[in-house]
Amino acid sequence: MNRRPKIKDIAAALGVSPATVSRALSDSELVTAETRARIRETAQALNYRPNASARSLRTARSMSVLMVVRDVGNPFYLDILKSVEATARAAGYSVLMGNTENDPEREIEYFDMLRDGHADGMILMTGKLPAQDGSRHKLPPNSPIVVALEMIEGSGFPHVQIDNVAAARAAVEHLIGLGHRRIAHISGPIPEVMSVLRQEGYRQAMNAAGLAVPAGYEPRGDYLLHGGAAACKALFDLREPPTAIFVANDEMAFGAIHQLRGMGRDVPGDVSVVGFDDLYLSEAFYPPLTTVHQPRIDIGRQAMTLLLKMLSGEPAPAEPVVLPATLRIRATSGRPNS
Amino acid sequence: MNRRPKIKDIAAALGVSPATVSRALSDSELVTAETRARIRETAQALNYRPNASARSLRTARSMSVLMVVRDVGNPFYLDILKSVEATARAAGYSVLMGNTENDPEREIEYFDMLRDGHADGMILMTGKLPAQDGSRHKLPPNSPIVVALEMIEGSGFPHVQIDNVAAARAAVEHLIGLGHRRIAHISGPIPEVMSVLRQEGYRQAMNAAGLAVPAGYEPRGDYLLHGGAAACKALFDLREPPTAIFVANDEMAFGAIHQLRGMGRDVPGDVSVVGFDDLYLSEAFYPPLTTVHQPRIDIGRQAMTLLLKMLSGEPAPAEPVVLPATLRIRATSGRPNS
DNA sequence: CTGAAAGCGCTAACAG
DNA sequence: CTGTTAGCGCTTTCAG
Repeated sequence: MNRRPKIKDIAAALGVSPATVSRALSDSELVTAETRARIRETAQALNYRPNASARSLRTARSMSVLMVVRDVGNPFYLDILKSVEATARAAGYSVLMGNTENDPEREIEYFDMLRDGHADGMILMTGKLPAQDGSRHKLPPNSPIVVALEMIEGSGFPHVQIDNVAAARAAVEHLIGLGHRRIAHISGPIPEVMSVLRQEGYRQAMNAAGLAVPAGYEPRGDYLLHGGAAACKALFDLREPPTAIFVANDEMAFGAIHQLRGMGRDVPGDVSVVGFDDLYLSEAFYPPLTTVHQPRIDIGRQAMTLLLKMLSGEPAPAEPVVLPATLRIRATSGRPNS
Repeated sequence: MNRRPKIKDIAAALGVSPATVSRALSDSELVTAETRARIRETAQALNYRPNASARSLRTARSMSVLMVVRDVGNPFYLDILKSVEATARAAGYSVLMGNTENDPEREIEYFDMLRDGHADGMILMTGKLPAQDGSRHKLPPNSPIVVALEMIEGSGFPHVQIDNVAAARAAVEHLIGLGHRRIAHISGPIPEVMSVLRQEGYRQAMNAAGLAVPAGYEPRGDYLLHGGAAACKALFDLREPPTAIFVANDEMAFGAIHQLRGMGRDVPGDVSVVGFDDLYLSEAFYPPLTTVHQPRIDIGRQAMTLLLKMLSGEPAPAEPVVLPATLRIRATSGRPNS
């Protein structure tokens, strides 16, 4: 015989029942330590592995979770993925990758994977729920979903996040503290919650310091390299360009610095730049980027830990888990030279 | 009733047999277009989704593939993951993430997921097979596994890769062409195949140009930022430091450039640096990094395409698929100044 | 402590 | 074209 062995084969080989084998393999106390050992041995000898689908069907759990992001290609998610995977693995779960690219179709597909038992739970980092058109695609009430990074207001799902407003405010306060008064903000795609929050932090800091936000000082970006460069260019086409820029993420900050260099402006000599995220390589960048550090490892771990709790029946916390984000002052921010 | 509807429910609601429903939902020609439509409708109305485990058990396919890497945290894999996911999705497959961190235990676990039907196939990018100790963990002969990026000689699995030797040689020839004669190489962890190949390319180019490789000119790195910096430092502790360095990957190249800057050496004024990989951000780096571009999107797509073919029963190609890697000359390489 | 039997939800022969 | 039947491999009552 050359097919994959099943429980029955082990049972037959030992003259016991399949039930006993099943119990022995899941370390049930109901089986003599001795028979358990014997069963283990032959299972090993036969190179046995329990069939995953059969087990899933029977137990109604897939032992997989789904991690859904807007763009798997974004390096921002790396550490989160890593810690989610590690935490999941430690609990016996596998991680399925979901990539929506803002496509509503796909968003629905990933939610469907939850309903059809492909995955037992989901960590959602896209900042949105699929359109709940009538009864279709309706999720069962207590779905094991954790929202991380982004937030979905009124969704009722537990959240793991940072305080974007406070972090942005701290970044701008740092620039103000250095003596800057003409501070611009390159934002994310504005209707999106996260972009709005970071902009809000910028405005709060400016307001609190009695500084004006001149027209054109809040160009909108797209969180991408090129968008940062373009927004930066727009700023320096203004009659009164800023002496400092708070950029809504590191990638755009890189683009902006690139652009400044191209225009012959020194960073931080002529213009200070502060980013947001503290990407891998932001420190190795030249000059090392001053930015807001997001505790990605923690975010991933906490989100997965929360999900695991929900999967084991614990109630989800009503309050969002808010992790500290801290400003990392490096070399792209300095005093204004005028 | 409030439980998830099953095929039986739809069948009952319409007074047809479960078999017909199953057929209709998989668009079988064996069902009248009309009944098919009716079935579709009620399925939708009932918000029906087929149970994934039941289907998997019956069809003996999980519709998932496993992508296994050494370190999910490495940005190098991003584009590959992205294109693997896209290609898989288009064919109806989901992607499970595997992260070994060079842990033999984990390597085995991921292989086991193949055997237990958790995944139907695997894209392996770790450069090694788990130890085949006797009969245990032995894979069935024609396992649907594609090796990408790295190579596992004699494994018999199809490969998707670049020509590391030729690419490295081209990088070094570029430096030679610029007039450099004292060219060093910061290698990867040397017993590993990929590191050896890139070193081999370096040596071939040096040899062909009649250039010596002085003692200490091939410090070993670890593919990490810090390792690149350390190796670079070692080079400049030599009596005759190089005027150019070919570094086995971009991350170490960043580290090396960082180190050079710290030692007050200009890149490329004093020292030229060429990397390998063309990471996301290598172009945005300052100065933009001259490096070997790896066609990651293609690698991912081709690997997944190959895997899909194997999964549908086509024979695997005996010859490795070799994709072109091209040198991207940017701003970290220039003529020597002496 | 162990065995017999049922059934998770689906698909695929096989008959009609 | 449709229905009946069996069974994928496992776990879990329920009896003993």
